[in-house]
Amino acid sequence: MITIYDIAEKAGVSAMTVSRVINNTGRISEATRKRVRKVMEELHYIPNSMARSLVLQKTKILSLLITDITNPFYTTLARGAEDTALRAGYRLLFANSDEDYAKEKDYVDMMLSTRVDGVLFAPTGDHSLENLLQLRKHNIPFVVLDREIPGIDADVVLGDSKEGARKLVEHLIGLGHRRIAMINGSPDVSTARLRYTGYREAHLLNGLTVEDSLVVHMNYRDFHDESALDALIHHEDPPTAIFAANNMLAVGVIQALRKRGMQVPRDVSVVCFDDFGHAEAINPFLTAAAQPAYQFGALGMQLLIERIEGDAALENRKMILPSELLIRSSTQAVQ
Amino acid sequence: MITIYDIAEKAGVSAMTVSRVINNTGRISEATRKRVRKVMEELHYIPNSMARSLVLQKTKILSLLITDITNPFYTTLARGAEDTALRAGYRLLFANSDEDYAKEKDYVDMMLSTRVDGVLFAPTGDHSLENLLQLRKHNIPFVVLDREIPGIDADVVLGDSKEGARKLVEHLIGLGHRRIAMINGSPDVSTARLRYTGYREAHLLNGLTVEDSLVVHMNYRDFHDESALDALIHHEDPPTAIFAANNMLAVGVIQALRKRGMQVPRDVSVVCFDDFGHAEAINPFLTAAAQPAYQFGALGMQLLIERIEGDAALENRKMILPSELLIRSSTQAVQ
DNA sequence: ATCATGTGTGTTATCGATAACTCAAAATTA
DNA sequence: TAATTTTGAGTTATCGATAACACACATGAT
Repeated sequence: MITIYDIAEKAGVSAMTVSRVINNTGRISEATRKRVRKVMEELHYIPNSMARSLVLQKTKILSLLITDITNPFYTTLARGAEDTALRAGYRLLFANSDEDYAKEKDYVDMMLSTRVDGVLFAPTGDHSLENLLQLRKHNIPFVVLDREIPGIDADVVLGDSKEGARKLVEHLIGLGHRRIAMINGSPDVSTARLRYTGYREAHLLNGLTVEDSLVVHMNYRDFHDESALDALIHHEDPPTAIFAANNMLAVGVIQALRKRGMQVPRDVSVVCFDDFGHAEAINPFLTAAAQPAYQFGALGMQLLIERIEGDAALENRKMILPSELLIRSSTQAVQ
Repeated sequence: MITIYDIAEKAGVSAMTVSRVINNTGRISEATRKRVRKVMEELHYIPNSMARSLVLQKTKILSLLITDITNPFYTTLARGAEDTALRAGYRLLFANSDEDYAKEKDYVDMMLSTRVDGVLFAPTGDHSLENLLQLRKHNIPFVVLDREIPGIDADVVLGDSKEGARKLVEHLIGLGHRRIAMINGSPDVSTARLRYTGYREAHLLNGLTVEDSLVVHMNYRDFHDESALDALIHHEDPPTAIFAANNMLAVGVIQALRKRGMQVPRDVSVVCFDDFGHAEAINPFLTAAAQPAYQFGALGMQLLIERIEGDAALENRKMILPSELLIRSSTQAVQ
């Protein structure tokens, strides 16, 4: 491996001079600068960022932790974060927790051991608090994404879950639905709580009562407990519509319904949070509250970089991004 | 930041002893081992992987370079690669080239400067040769993914593009289509060439002639040149079906068709390579040759790790994974 | 002519960890 | 009991880069 010492020797200067040429610091005569540059090219020198990080005490690496890399919401978000980080001269280390606290913890350990300069952190849930405190203990700046964590003061970028949920449920109510089930994420996740609140408000504002037997909780990542669906279907007064708290749950619900011979929207209408990107573009189907995923990433990354490079004593900021109601064909009026 | 020296001092031993405890090397008495462990926990010690990498000359970081992070094929592939890498004790650095050679080059420079132990490399096209040679020059092992690069000898994991294309086109022919257009990727990409070969073979095997005015090339990432579609539509003898060389192109084509008031499959049948994951599961639409994306990543990663840890003189391996024809509703018989 | 200032470069110590070597004390063997 | 081996450490050099300081020489001011 070529080091600055190899360059230095061949150019007949000291290693420090080479370092100065690389970093454009100190005073160097034009003649030696040129000579050093030439040798660097000849030997195809690439700086060793490990060595540099060790002495500079910063890595120029940021980390993006998301909870599901196969969810288009998060990959679009990742694009936003990536574009912003690269433009600002940082490298981006992706991490994917799969909604799994243990995996999240492992990734946090990696980040600590890699000494990343900052983390854009989409937590798996409230219990992520511990991982965030771990980052804070080691003085690693972070911005929380998508889900709010009680007990932590930090910059945070959120979607308007309550409002989005309210709009979705009011759309269903407007179509004549009166019995609307909700397949929610875990109550350990702030968005799940707020989406439930929105669901509830939509009912109350329209003179309907919320029936808790129609509300089911599960992991945001997949609809694994089909017995919950059976309970809804065989309810004495079954729902005519289902509000899935995110896109992955909608996928699971619709598949499970189909397995039971029920069609959407003929037998049940379905709405959900988050869009499906390209796929919905070609064959629009799911009525959804689409969040501005790219902006989530771009804005969060911008806040993070400001936090790292700017005044550390910056006040904490809380951004709430609106979602857009996209009415498509997974909903229809009650017959 | 807590270092082994802090631990050493507090435990009343030398730094070397701490290092030995951390790595389970050398001889340490049970008593001191326990004492050191205890201090490590008290101080919340996290090893500095930069320092370690510097002396060990390896980072335990692998890199996965994909060409489009918003394409479900690649994210599913990423999951396979991630699972395999983590299980083997490596960290994974994602990189996303956006089908852009310049971005790919930037990422390769990052990998070199990060001194990753190996790269799982989905190239943007034949010109990626230069970036691969750059890796090779610096002795970084890699496995090529999805697209073959003429001029480079390496482990490679590919899909069966020719066969998949043949099956798709024969499906169309079976439905009575005789004028089948192809929206292909760039001829600079091996899969595009092979998919064209498959398209051609399907024609020849069925007594049809290939008409080159029906074949259009563009970037795999998006269907940006809509004039090409206009030329097809206004062709004196227009196609009744379109074969899009990947899922992203299918998205673009179908959207552009809709803008022009044409419906799929009523006015034109559409088939493509690669699936859309979850989205297609809820609302099956695109007839596609689905590739085993997860396996691409898992298998590629396995080859890479074998290459890194095993016998360096291993012979190069070439794996070809079959695709599965999924007949859905974007195709119908000619009226 | 003398002193201060500026310019270009080199020397040494350091970041945090580990490899290679050393060595005293304890345990074993002859 | 003396010689040898084993055990459980410590010392020093090193990975590749940069910060802080040092310093020779040229230039300009007085």
